[in-house]
Order: sequence, then structure tokens, then C-alpha cells
Amino acid sequence: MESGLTLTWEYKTLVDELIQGMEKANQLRFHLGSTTPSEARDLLLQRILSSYEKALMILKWSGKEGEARMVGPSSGAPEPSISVDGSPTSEDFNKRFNDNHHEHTPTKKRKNQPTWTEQVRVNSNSGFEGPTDDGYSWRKYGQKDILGAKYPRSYYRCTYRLLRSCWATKQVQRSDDDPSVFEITYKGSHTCNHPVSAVPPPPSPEKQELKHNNSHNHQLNQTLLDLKSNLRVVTENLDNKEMTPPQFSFPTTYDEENHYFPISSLIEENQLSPYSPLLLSQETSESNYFSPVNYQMKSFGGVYNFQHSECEIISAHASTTNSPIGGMEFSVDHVELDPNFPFNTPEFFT
DNA sequence: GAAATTTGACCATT
DNA sequence: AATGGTCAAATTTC
Repeated sequence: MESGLTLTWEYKTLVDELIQGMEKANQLRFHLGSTTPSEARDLLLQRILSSYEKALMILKWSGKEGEARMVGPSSGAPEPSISVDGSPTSEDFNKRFNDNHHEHTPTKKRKNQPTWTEQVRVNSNSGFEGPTDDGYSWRKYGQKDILGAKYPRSYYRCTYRLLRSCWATKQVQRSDDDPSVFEITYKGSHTCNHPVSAVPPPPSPEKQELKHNNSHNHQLNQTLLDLKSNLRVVTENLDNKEMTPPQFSFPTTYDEENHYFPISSLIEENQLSPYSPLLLSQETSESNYFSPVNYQMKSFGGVYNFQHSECEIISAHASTTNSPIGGMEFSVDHVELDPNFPFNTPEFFT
């Protein structure tokens, strides 16, 4: 129907993101020789990468309905070492691919959800143990010993699953080799942060994994929550070291019934932050607001070590069911924007 | 007392 | 049958 409009939006956004990336790169270049604090430069870098991610996502997403590919460390057997290259073995590749091959099962909602993995190192020297406080409230619903893994895997779902039909889940697996490393696999995007809610996201599950709790964190979250609600986004001021700027996270592509949402509909519904014309998903904004100390970089295939006092995101692999921007080739040869470009899921109540 | 976690049972997939 | 993922009753925590 309005494919023209949607296409326009996608195209516009694509161009916009590329331009942004370029601008920020220029700014970064300017700051390189100056006395700009490293935090600010990190932010710029983050913005740049984020822009390119978005752009690539747009390109990659198109016309990939039948294609499925997953990227990331295999979940069953944790990798012997921290993956630094984001290029999975062909075994991984195939395994993941198979995972998502069957698309026809409306009842199996979670099969087609976007999935991505982060590896997070926790610095146990600091008393602060909230490496991946992603701003969401998770509830543990299971724990399982995994074959060949020293540590059990924990399963979390969004606290608001029932209240808001939010089907986001995550799994936390402690690394065999380096117990300070957690591999966190996210599945599905949050649909729970409706504007009405401004949900307070208290503790992060990873803390529970480590059993070192600290009382500061909650306060911090509260503070940040306030900031979040007041600060719609003041991102153009990159000297603001209090916040990391909104960054790209992963789009939700479909709701539980596998309905796709064109971007334009989201915009009309004001689901997108004013900061970016596009793709500022819930996770994006949340994780930014609540990750003042960690520069979390969810990146496609790239490896970004944002080393900070508390923790370090060692690597992050992204994938979605249909067209992950894998950590491999970015073949952008055939660009064909899909009118139904699916990017995010608005809250989807029945 | 409510909410979150734990944990064994159950289910789905391979 | 083995394994991973989820459920849900029991238990713990707030």
C-alpha cells in the first residue's frame, strides 16, 4: 500500500545514518588532537559505529525473508576463548541456520525472534557488579546445567511478560575458562516500555550470578531512571559524560504472531525517540540511559572493547532470524529495500 | 504478604 | 534417548 512512503523513510534514514556517521567521524577526527576527554571520544566513536550499524541493518534487512542466519558463539558449548573475531565457524553457522529454518509454526512464537549475544567481563576488583545492567527488569525462570559447561545457564524473561506481553528473554552463561566472563544471549526485543510505563528497572540478573551485591547500584538506577524520564535525549551534546548517547540496538522484527511492522507505522505512533529518526529501539534507549559506566556496544560482528572500570563488553554478536547483520561479509551488492522493512515492534496488545 | 528465586518436572527438538 | 528450554510449586527474600 504505502510502500512508497515506507521506502522513502528507509532510504532517507539510511542516508541519514550514513551522513551522521560521517559527521561524527569528522568530529572525532577533530577531537583526536585535542584535549577532549576520552569518554567523549568514546561516545563519538560509539555514535559512528551505531550509525553504520543502522545503515547496514537497513541494507541487510531487505529482501531476506527466506534467508536465515545466525551468528555468535554456540550456545551449547561455550567457546574455549573469548571470541574476538565475530566470524563463526561454518559449524556454528549451519547450526544457527538450522535453528531458524522452519518458519511455519504460528504457535512457536519465539522461534523467529531476533537473537544476539554479548560477552561481558566483570571486573571483580571493583565492588560494582552490574556489568550488563541493560535497564530492563528480568525475572529468572530457570536454570539448567549445560552439557560440557562448568557453570549452569540461567534463563530470564522480562518481568512484564504478562503485564505487557513482553516476550524478551535472555540467557546468562558463565564462561568456562574465564569465570569473570558472562555470555549473555538476548532473545526478542522488549515491547514493554510503553511511554505510559516508564518502568523502573531495578536489579540486573548478572549481579545475581555473581552473588556480590551492592546497594549502590539500585540508587544509581534510580538516579538514572529519573534522568531517563526527564532527559528525552540530549545527545547532541557529546560532552555530556553522564550519559552514553542513544545507540543502536537490535530491531524487533515481528511480534509474537510474526506480524511485521513497517517503520513508518512506528514513527506515526511516536514510538521512536526524537533523537534518531529511526531505530531507537526500547533497548537502545534503555541501555543507554542505564549504562553510564559501560559503553555497551552491541555490534554486528565487530568487536569493541570498551574497557572501563567495571566491566568490559568483550564481544557482541548479533543476529536476527531473517537477516542478521552477521559478523562476516557485508556484501551490500544487492540492495533492495523492502517496503515492509521490519524494524521494531510496537507494543502489541490484543 | 507480595514478589522473586530455586529447582525438579515436563515439553520440544534433534 | 539426550539435551535444552520452560513451567510451576515450593521456598526465600524483601
